[in-house]
Amino acid sequence: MNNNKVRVRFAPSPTGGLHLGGVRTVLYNYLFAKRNQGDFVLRIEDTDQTRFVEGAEQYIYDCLQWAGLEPDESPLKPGAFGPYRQSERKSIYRQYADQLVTNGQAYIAFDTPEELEKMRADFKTEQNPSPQYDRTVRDKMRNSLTLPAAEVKELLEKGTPYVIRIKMPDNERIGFTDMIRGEVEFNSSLVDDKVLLKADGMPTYHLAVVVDDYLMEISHAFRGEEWLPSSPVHVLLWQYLFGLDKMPQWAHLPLILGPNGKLSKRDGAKYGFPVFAMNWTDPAANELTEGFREKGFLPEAFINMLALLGWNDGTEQELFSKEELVEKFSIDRVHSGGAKFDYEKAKWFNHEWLKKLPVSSYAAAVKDIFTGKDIEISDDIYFEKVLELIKERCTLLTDFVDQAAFFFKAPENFDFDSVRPKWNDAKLQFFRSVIEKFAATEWEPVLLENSFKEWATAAGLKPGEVMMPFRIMLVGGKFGPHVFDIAVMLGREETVKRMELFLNRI
RNA sequence: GGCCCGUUGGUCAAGGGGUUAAGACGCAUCCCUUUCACGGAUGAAUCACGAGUUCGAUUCUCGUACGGGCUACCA
Repeated sequence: MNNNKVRVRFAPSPTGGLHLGGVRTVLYNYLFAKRNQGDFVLRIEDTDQTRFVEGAEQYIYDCLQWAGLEPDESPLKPGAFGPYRQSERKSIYRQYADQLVTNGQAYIAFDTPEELEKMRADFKTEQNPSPQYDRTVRDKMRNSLTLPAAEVKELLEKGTPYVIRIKMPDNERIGFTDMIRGEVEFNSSLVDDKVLLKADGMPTYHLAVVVDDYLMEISHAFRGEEWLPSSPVHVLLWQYLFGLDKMPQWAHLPLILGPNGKLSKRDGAKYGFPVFAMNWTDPAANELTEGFREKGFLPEAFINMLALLGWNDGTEQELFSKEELVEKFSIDRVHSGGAKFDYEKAKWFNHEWLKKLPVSSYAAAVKDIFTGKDIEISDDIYFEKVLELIKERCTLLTDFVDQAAFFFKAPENFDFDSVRPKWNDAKLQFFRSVIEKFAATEWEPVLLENSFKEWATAAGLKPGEVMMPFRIMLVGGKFGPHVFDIAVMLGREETVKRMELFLNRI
């Protein structure tokens, strides 16, 4: 067993989209692994057939690929520790469950779902609204602890469905050191006898995570804070099965909160921001949850934003590339408190990355968006020049459409309302003369601007009075880069064409 | 209800006995620009509360409150 190599794992269950908290867990796993020249292992938890969603596994993989967080080992790229789907490892888990039963650390329980329900109803009181299957009730149930050995044997031979439950010891202190929270301790009496192996022979998370982490030689495990309460079960399992000295180091990450408590996919629809990495359509409900990618986020910004939601390097730096994050990430600077997701700040990150990255790195993605809006891009060189010119005024990739559509087709509507109040014959004559003069003017922004202003002054107009109309002729509205830059980009012919179109319609 | 985790401006957060309590997002005002942005400047706004320890607590301790998680043959 290689005890020196860092191996971390992320284990999603293919039950739907991949939300912010999930991606951040992947990210921290990834950063920690790479920081320590280790492996990032992706395992799939597909043992719950009732919740498994077709296509979700591929979706998870696509999200990670988009975000640039591809695992070193996964069902799609197996390493030496496969298989990586729990359903394909089914036969492995049973022997460990049996071993626990043999050693008296777990037991067989025959209780039907109805009997469990009845138990919960019977024991329910105001003080204890949700009774657990624990040491106080297990000797009242139908299991190998209460039934005579002969009857247990008979039931098993008859093929009676059963589960294997861990037998939590009485009143023991069970603790471990969390990389983020320090010492965490629980009283074993307060933890219930969790099911380890289900009636269908599949393991629950509790058994699978311990067995897989051992067999896959995982050295460090990052997971959400919601796992903290069941950690004593896992510690015990490690103690019983493989020895505490082999147990990975754990870090329980804080949750990502929405505007009202924990972040849910409903928040996305409610507040108008994405919560999943990529678009996800629930096949059952046929319900679309929007993703960051489709909303127009760059993967660089997405990763950066997520990394800073619960971690910082202690300096004032906020913009980190993935490589810098790998270099600087440290688990001891991860917060223990939950962080509320702020969409405005997320957009700011995207804006910064849009400015920072060369347009060539995202031109293809923007081109797809244009194509989707029925604007054909034929000249890629021209397209990238346009993007370069307007990238500072865009926040999301989708903003490029509104900001740049006029570079590719003449405005359908002119903002006449902004021009007409001060429009007069002198201006009309001025622009007609400009069209003529343009024919003999060198087509370069500075010269164009100087000439234009001179002509205005000569015509008895203030340059400022005619700049706005000129802009609206070319753009259609009051926005965009410097108007002479636009004119040069459009070319002499197109510029004149748009001026004439405007003058004919005002 | 029980158990566990958490709490510095609206949000992300630095700071870990003495500070004018950083910085960023957002917001406001101004400058730049006769567009919109970018950029620059300025401003409003914070240590949940109560005890204790101390010459001195945002910082340490204990309570309280609040928020969150778990309490499934789900992960």
